[in-house]
Amino acid sequence: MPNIDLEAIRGLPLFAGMDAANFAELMQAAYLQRFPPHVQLIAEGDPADFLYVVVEGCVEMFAETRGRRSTIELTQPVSAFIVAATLKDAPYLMSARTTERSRLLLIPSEDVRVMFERDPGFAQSIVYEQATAYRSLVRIIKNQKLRTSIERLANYLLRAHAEQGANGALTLAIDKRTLAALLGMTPENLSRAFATLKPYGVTVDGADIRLSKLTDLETFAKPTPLIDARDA
Amino acid sequence: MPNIDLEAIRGLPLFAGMDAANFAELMQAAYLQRFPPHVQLIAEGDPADFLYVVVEGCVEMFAETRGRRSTIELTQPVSAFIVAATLKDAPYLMSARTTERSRLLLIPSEDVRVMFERDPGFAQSIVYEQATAYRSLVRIIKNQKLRTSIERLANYLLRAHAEQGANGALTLAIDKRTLAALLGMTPENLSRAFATLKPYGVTVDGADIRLSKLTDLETFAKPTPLIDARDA
DNA sequence: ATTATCAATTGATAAATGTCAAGCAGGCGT
DNA sequence: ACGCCTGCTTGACATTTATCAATTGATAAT
Repeated sequence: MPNIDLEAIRGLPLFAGMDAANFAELMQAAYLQRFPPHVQLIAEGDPADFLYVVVEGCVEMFAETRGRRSTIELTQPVSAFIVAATLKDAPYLMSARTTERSRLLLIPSEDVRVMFERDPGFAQSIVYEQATAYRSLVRIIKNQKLRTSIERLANYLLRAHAEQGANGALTLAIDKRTLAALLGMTPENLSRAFATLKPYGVTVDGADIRLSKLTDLETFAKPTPLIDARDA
Repeated sequence: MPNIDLEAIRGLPLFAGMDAANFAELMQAAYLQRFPPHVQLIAEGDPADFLYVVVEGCVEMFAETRGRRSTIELTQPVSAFIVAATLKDAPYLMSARTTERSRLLLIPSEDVRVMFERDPGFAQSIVYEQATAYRSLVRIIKNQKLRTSIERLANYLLRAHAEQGANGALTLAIDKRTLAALLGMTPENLSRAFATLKPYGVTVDGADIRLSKLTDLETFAKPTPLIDARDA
């Protein structure tokens, strides 16, 4: 495994508190693998054989029932997913697929659990990771249940805008279909939502978005750290 | 603090792996307190001063923005809530209030964090607790996004029915207002949802519900362990 | 250059859910 | 018993969101 990736993985909060020797041992058991776009990695209900780390690319966590489909979150580098199922040795509750070409680290769940029992520092790191992940889900629920689809879009745009330098423009990192799924609406509705935001200075040109009336948009979106911030 | 309660708390997964002396010390710092119904315990945004354990009664976790209000989950005995905020020393993301007369254990967050650093067994127990809590939220999201309100009600009834002995009848433990909030709909809609389920053998008399066509209801509700089961 | 393909948009319509207002019934105190 | 609150229900209507169908526009393949 290239050293530069090892460094990035080592830098994850999840592994921060881990003993160096244990970390090396855990990485011995792991695979770094490339995947093309739109490959399903895991299916809900499957036993949790691996813990995954997104090193590069993007992974969509989603769920399905009765033909309906819902995106729950996107996992971007560098972070782990399905930690909970791995630790509990329980079936995955979500499916996962790549949205683009991605490189993933696969660590056998068994090794993670062994190390978790052996290394108290690792256990502590996992606690922080899990606490962060939990809070992120709370935010997702609040975003979904307390806001209309248009408000969700507006707040998403403001967040992306801030992350990309807050210079009045932003570029969507994912295609609009995926964005619609992430925001919990249909692609048709996303188009209409963009149109609805036009009076608030939102202009769309493909993946490029301009926000020309930022204060108006903020007045409309009413972002709040209790939903839109990211935990440290 | 009465011994019987201490035993129940000690039996919580959260404290299972903890050293006995450490547990005793942590309990020294804790308060056991009674609260009347409908008392707001914490407000979202507040600093996480205490970890709470519901010993008796019921606590509703909810969130508000712009006058809208949404119940996220109900916490019933004996379990802890807002573990994540406590551990991260971060503001609560949810508000909490009692729905009935309740007895709660309050443990100062600072003591929890100190103990978490000191006692690896406690840290491990917290991991399991957090993993379970995380998976519970995933289920809540799936329930909310993949099902209509009527389906949510049908599955709720089936779950309550199973928990109460599966004898063709069940009694709602919470008033219909709270139930509506929990299922993510208005009280008016809940009434209509009950009416819609009549053809599937659901008869309502106040808080008493009879399910006379269980297989029909199951066919309609299509419960799945990936949403409706509870983690061990 | 032409066609095939697919994402994105638009329009028309339907379904799900929320809102407002009124009415009903049971429990409670007087 | 009486009135009165409170929670629940019902009806009429508005809003939000989804669905279906058709069209556009860009990109890639022939």
